[in-house]
Amino acid sequence: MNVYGDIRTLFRDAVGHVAGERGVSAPDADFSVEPPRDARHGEISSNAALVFAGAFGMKPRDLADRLVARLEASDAVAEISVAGPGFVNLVLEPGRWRDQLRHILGQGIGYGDSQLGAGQRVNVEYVSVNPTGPMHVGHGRGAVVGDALAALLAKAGYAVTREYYVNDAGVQVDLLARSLYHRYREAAGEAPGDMREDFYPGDYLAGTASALLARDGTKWLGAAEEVWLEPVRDFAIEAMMDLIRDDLAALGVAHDVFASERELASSGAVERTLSELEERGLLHVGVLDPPKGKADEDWEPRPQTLFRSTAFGDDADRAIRKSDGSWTYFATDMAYHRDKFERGFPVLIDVWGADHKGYVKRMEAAVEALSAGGARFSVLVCNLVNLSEAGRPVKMSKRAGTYVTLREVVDRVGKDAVRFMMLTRGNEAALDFDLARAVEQSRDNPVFYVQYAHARACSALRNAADAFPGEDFSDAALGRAALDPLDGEEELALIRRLAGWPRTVEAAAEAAEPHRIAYALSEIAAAFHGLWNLGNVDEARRFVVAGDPALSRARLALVRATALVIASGLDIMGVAPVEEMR
RNA sequence: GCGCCCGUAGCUCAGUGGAUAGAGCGCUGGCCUCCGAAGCCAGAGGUCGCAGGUUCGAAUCCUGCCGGGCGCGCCA
Repeated sequence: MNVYGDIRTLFRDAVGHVAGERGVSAPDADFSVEPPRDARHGEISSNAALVFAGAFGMKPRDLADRLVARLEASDAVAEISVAGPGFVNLVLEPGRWRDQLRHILGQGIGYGDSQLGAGQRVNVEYVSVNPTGPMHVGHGRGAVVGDALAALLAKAGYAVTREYYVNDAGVQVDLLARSLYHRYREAAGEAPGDMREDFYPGDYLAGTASALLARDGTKWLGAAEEVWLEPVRDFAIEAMMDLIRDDLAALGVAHDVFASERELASSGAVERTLSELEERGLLHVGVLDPPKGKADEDWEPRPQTLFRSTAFGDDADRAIRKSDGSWTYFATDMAYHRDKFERGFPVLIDVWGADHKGYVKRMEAAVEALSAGGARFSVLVCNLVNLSEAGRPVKMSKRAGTYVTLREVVDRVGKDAVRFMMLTRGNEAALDFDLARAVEQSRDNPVFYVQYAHARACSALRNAADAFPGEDFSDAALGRAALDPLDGEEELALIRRLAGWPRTVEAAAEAAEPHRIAYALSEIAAAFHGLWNLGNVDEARRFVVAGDPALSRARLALVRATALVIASGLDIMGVAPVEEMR
């Protein structure tokens, strides 16, 4: 039960009917059924006649006239006309819109759930931060975008798995282990001197070092690196993953699967992947061109084994083995993506930070090759987050100690504000995040503005309980209310917005753009605040009208439906709907 | 040099091929003798970077320029 979906069905039937008359089959083309920008063009407009006229050998306006002839018989349609080059514009019976409120009240938060995905399995991989330290704010954006996208796709009917790829192999974690060992010696009372330039300098390792000392005592002191490297590394990785999982928990992010690079590598998956590519002639030995546009005094041509990613649209072939014989990150990542595909995910989505943008093409090429075109793979690249405080940029420097971690920001403004702010831009756009703005209680702050609308709605319902003791204002009771009193243009405008919620969810899911949910909620909140304010000007237009329970009930049905849609959207965003502002 | 992203109101930005391009901020002017103003309403403000092309129709798709950001051998 979805107004736009129902009208679309009417159009499809009408198009099919005309096609039958003309002895042609209607092409499976997409056409619009949507609110026009300009309200003078009615409540719903369709370009169906413009889309199908060509295939039917008709003029668009003639086809539009035929569609109108079919559609005007429907009970739902109050007015219908042809306009411009062949748009069909219509106005529905107000009751058709109002009935949508009953549907919303019946569905609750589940309103807007869709079967678009038809249960197809989707793997969303996000965060995947190296286990070498706490998360920073940029990581937080990827975490929120990935988490909201996963929730959005789930609402749209996909079977979503949320996955984290743990880079627990390779030189980074060896470096982490050596950094920790340095701290460990310090903790044990030795004076190891300054840290090496490439070590991880953060203080967080001091606590981990103490924990290591508490567990193992001084047994690693004076030992050769071959002896301590592995146990210290394992300890470090575990500690860092605990740290990261804590950061994620504070943000309200939880993954279903933590995939280990080390386990993958030791399973032989990399070798299997590469030998498959070898058999298919997709590996070759070659010499890459030197990198352009940057200082390259160290560059020397070297023949190496390359993956033929240019055959799948990449700009250059890519190395798969380092000079020391170990795999490149790309090689293990190919194996990992093949593994995801083989675990039964035809749709793979990765959420990456801006610093990995240059790797998109080669990964697309790799998945294309490894799935034989069977996987739908896409990468959402999250642009930078510019932190500021009341308009002043917060300079971040690890050296100067002004580095701001994600955890600090979450503790400062709360997870809801962080999550909402992170979704106020498309993922590809750079995002300005002002710490003061995020907690400001004003129209400027979208988090507040949407939360406030929900709280106001809850407040009206509380007021109703006071004004009409003993009356039943449950969702079920409101769903049975006579809704005819909802006849103001502002009321109907809000109802139309609520009726558009399922469309919004589907469109956002198809585009993989969770930020659209934030925008939609802001618009719904604005319509609601406007309606609320009419009650300031004219008491007769308040939601709760003393002495008129029937009118109040009808209006509260709209109020409650609005709150449910906002809550439904906030649920996708992972933001709690508050019942009162404190 | 190549690749990706961005270019829309003074500022920050929405806008999956539709009709006269929107919102917030800022500016101007209005709405409560609080108990529904943490808000609302109205107004001014645009060559959608430029030039071609495709289309019945382009901010949206294609090509070429201009400007800005990010990235570019074995790092992850």
